[in-house]
Amino acid sequence: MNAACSGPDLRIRRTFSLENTFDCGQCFRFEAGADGKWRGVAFGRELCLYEDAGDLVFENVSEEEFRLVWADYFDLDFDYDAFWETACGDETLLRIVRACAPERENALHILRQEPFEAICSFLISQNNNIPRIRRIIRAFCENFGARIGAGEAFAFPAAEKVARLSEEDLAPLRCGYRAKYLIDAARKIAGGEIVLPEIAAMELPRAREELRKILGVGPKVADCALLYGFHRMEAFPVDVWIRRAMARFFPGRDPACFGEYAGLSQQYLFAYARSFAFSL
DNA sequence: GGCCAGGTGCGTA
DNA sequence: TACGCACCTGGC
Repeated sequence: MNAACSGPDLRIRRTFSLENTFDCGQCFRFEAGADGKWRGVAFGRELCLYEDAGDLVFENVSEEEFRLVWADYFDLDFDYDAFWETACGDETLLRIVRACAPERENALHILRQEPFEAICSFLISQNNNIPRIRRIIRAFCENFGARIGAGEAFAFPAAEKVARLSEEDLAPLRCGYRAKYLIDAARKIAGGEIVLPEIAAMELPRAREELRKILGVGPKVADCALLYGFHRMEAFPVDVWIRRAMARFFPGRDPACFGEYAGLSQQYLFAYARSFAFSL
């Protein structure tokens, strides 16, 4: 992807780490180039950004675009310091967080992604590996998403568009049995059977139940969608890595022990578990 | 060739 | 309710 990296840049003080945020498995559409800059697409907009000493530089982004789109996407208004205080109450959790983020400006942020994109991304993620998940999502966008400007970047496909497709139409994605899951999700959302804004306002158990009406959405995908697509910090997706890490570092303890920041704790735990996979 | 990869649906007891 | 197993595909 060649983001148009010209024009005015926007610079803010860095309060989180791009690598920790993009590489902890919550997002599949941003990648770092050889130049160390991260490029990707969200909300139908292409973005190129990078860390520069203590700053974060958004290339070719106006203050208005930053305020309307990116400040929200990168969750800049959430009180991450409060999580830090909570983590300090648990020696093991604090050790895990510090291994990933020794200083607060290396914090991992939970992105506020579009709900439909989050649902589809984690439907695709099941029984799959990250390079292939990225490849399938890229093909999904290139085949059925709107082209952004005159470039080579594509928005995530709209549910209304996907709802009109058949499993055969999705064959180029090579996503196997997951194709029918994507179509089922799109049809239930576009048809009004599942109303995303209502899910955002529901109690967590009810929201989970609602998402699980979609074929292929089980406990793991439902919690991923809630955490990454609805910013429900108390959601706690349990996959094989987390299961292993919980058994090893928090034996006999329940995800509920992480309280209102369970999802954020899970992200650090995931990052830690993967970087120390050899010892699990 | 068989197994695995950030799970889930379905059939069986 | 609680298992076991198949599932598309690609990489090793």
